[in-house]
Amino acid sequence: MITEAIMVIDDDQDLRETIVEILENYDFSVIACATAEAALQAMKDDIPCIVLLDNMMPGMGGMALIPLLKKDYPGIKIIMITAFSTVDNAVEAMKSGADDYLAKPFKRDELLVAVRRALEKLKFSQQESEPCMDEALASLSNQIRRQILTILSTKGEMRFMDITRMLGIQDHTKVNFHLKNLKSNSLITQNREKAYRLTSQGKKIIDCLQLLSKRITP
Amino acid sequence: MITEAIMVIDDDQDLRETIVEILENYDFSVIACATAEAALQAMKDDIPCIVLLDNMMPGMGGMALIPLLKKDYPGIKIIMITAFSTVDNAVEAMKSGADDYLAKPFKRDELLVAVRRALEKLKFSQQESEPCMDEALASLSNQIRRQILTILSTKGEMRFMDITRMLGIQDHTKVNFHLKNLKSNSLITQNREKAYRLTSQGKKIIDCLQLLSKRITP
DNA sequence: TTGTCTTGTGAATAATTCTTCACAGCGCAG
DNA sequence: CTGCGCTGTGAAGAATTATTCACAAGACAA
Repeated sequence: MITEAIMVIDDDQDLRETIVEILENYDFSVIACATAEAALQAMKDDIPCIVLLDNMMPGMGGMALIPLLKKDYPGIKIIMITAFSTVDNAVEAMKSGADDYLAKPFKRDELLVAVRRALEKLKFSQQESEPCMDEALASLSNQIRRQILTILSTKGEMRFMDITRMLGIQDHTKVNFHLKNLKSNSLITQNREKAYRLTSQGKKIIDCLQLLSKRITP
Repeated sequence: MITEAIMVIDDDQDLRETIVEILENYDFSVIACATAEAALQAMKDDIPCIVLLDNMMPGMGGMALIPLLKKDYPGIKIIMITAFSTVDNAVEAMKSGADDYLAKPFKRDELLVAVRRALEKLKFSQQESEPCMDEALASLSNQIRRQILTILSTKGEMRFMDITRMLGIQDHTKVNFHLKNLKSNSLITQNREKAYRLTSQGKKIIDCLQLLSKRITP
């Protein structure tokens, strides 16, 4: 389950607890883990949105954890905590997917700035969580499919070959390919007699499309 | 210049004039030509939306004219007029791009039905004449580009590497590819200091996109 | 001057999308 | 029963789009 929690992964108990305390004082929900292994285990239940991650840890280090996290939880923003003497490691962590880093020792404000920056990035990454939008917009980028939606919007219902003929396309299998796309994206459906019609989602889409067309047509 | 005229191409003067008379009685604007060659010449000035075309004509016949018309004027709807004994030619004409056919001798109503059918198809083909829409929707089908539009909508202006970092993308050339697409489709522009911002068109697009997102998100 | 960062460029490569092909099964009319 | 039209299927091939790579030029600081 994806949560809004911030996960702190650091074997240094003092530092870990300090970070937890600061973040909780600012009303962030915090999960604390002493090892990378414990963190991976905890993520099976609750997936944080931000991970604060120390580089030097026994067992699996922070550097090794980053690719695992990015692979399994691509939405997580990762802030690497690094000692001043290992800044080159921080650069390398950035290259392998960390989103930001904090050099020890850091001030409370630096921590809060980094967290807020990560939250800001998360805000724009929310677009990634809209499979409906992705599919709808991918469907709409094709002209034949837009024409089909328009036809069905006007006519209400229509059968396969009628649509094909109205589109003026000779190769019916081409139309079938596009109808299948629209159907699998739930923009159109068929009744018992196989006539195609718009779904309610399809209707919303074509409405917005026509509104958009009016707005941007010179 | 694209017009709303119907062009009649037939070497048979009686038939040609009959068709012209019928169509003009129904308030259609008609251009009459006796040969394919004359028709091609006339189209340099006024491009009709529908062509009624006889198959058997001296010089270039109807069958040879179809591919030329479809290539140079893809939006034109072509109705092939064919004698009853050459229906197989009509089928072949359909295969090479004619949109409909009329078998001689035809009644006035048959002619009108065919013309209205072609006008109906034209109505749905109007979508083909919206390059702005095509490009905008193609741009929107890509997630990175949508994220860029959202970022600029919120922030107003932003420079290249700031956008790249906010997107959390390491490879700046990838972002450059997408920025170029948005720029060439006039959704974004740059000021003198190279900061990117939305065009007015881009603003309209992102508004509609957010409206659409609200409507179809479950 | 060198090194680094910013902001690109164009081409090769990879991935995705679209079109075409060859076929299939069903229903209906002759 | 055969032939034709309708409505598909899946895979191969073609086209388009996206990503990566190698590089470039300019600006700025040390």
